[in-house]
Amino acid sequence: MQLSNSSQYAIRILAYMADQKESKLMNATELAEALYIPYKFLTKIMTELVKVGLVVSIRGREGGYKFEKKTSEIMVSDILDIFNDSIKDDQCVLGIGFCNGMCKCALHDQWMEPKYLLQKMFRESSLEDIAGRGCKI
Amino acid sequence: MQLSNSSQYAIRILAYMADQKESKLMNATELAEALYIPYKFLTKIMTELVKVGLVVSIRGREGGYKFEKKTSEIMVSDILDIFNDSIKDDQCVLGIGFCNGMCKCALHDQWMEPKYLLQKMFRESSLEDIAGRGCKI
DNA sequence: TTTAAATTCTACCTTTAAGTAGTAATTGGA
DNA sequence: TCCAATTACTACTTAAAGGTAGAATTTAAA
Repeated sequence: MQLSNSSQYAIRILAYMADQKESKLMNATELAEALYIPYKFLTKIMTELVKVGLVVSIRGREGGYKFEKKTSEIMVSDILDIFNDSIKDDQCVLGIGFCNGMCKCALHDQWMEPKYLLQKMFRESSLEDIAGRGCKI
Repeated sequence: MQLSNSSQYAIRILAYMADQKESKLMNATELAEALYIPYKFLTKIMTELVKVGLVVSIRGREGGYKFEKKTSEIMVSDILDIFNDSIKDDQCVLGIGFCNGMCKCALHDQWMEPKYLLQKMFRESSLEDIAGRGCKI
């Protein structure tokens, strides 16, 4: 049970960018080298982040990426949404359609609290909150 | 972020078996029909459960599957272990190797509590605990 | 104006999860 | 003994995730 590579990479990329000087334009080559993410895969992910409006790209020489919004306004859950990796309110832990009080699976009751805390972590952690925390990038 | 199909299926199968009369031998056909799991995929999963010693199989006519241990002694985490789906103590939520207090990722602090509750749910829920709960099987 | 550095696009390849097919082996009952 | 019902084994196919290649496009600097 873990996040997809795309989600993990995207969070790491954006947390790293958030930890740099605000004005600085970051390009794909330095991001890939700093974070040990395959260059081509990284550019694919960056294009997604641009499409969805989290970052803007400047093309051409001296180009790169920078945030479109303030890092305090980008939540980890916004990133997970892009890759269909976030946890829905009625997501059944056993994969039997949708789960709620009326129509529940065998693990439903036990799942409620961990699910809530996962959602809370994803929804309440902004890039500002997590940037620069931790020694691993 | 969710469990693999194999894990979800295996939990549902075993919870369903645990909800039957103890003596009853269950065969693959009835399990597949009751749980809407593809027959061939189910038999593949059952063979894993037999190999790992959670259930025993009786081959031949009138054969089927039954538990090898008491349902109170089989934890959900035992099932997840088979499919490499359980959450390790030092599992990094961002996938950067191993994570602990000394060497942590940007989300490490926020991850601690949900991780603990997920592990607790999986490790402390036995088949006996979850059998017959919920209206969905 | 040319060039080099950058992103973007399209298409492909590789690996893993998910699922299927067919046959062999086993075994109780008629 | 034979048959039908059962699990087990081997191999294959399909779908999705993960990753790669190459060319097109854009743009600032020389």
